[in-house]
Amino acid sequence: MAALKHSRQRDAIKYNMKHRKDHPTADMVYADIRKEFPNISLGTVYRNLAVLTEMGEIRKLSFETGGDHYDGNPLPHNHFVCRKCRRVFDLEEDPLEMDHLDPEVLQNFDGKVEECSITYYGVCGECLRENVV
Amino acid sequence: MAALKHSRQRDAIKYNMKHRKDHPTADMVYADIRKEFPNISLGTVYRNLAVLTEMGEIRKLSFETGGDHYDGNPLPHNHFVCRKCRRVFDLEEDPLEMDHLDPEVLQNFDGKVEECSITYYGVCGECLRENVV
DNA sequence: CTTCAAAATAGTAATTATTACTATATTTAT
DNA sequence: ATAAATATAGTAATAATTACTATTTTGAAG
Repeated sequence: MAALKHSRQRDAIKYNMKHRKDHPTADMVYADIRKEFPNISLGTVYRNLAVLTEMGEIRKLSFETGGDHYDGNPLPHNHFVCRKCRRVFDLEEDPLEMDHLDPEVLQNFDGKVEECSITYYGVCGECLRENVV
Repeated sequence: MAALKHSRQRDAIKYNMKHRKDHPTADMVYADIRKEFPNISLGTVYRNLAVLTEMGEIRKLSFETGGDHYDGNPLPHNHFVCRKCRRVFDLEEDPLEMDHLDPEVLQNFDGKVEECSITYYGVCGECLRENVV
């Protein structure tokens, strides 16, 4: 089953994801990686983001913002989504631990709950200041 | 600014959304509404789901499941996403109230936090039983 | 160090989800 | 009943993502 081989492209994508604090979409990563690999294809970026997600190295995030975002930190944690600029930020807050959740709710739920996270919505500081409306 | 006029199609879409407990995608609503309006167009469904969302009658939800989902309950509340069948369920749990959140975290955050919700991930009861793997 | 099969890539085409466009039909205030 | 505004069906276009394919890269074994 798919013995993974190295590739300079995948290494660069992983390095990029691990060394940035934002939550880029695939084409934001593409734009960055092109500086080093000018003719990398967007499909390669998508494929490797999927591979890295599958490996648990990064995490894929979806919000009501159009395309998917990727997060260099694969551990469950909480996010803030700006409804103006649509950027995603980490919130400096301890992630919700499963055992902090209401055990009665979880026990009553018909299914296996594996993890959870909080998403905050609002307007980020930059947009608050720029958009004086 | 766009004085809203009635339309049988929008009424039907709203009624459908208000009388179902699941969290359908646009084409699931489309499939339902076609029974009553056999040649309604998918664009009309999308447009009216957007209008109803804009009006605050329903809510749009996004997860790592492909297309967007819509929720007949516009109030913030928590969801469970099944990673097998990709369906979205309500969790019978009080929504997180903003004033229950760590005030220090919120005060340190540079931006205006307006609302939040918890998303749970796992496998729903039906998939647990069907998929004996 | 060569060989070679497996895996990865670039480039392109295809698919899916969603939005935009347009001519016609519906709605509603007058 | 009329007419302007809005909505619709049907279609075309766009955006995001995935699939396909011929070629290149990788890495294990000789």
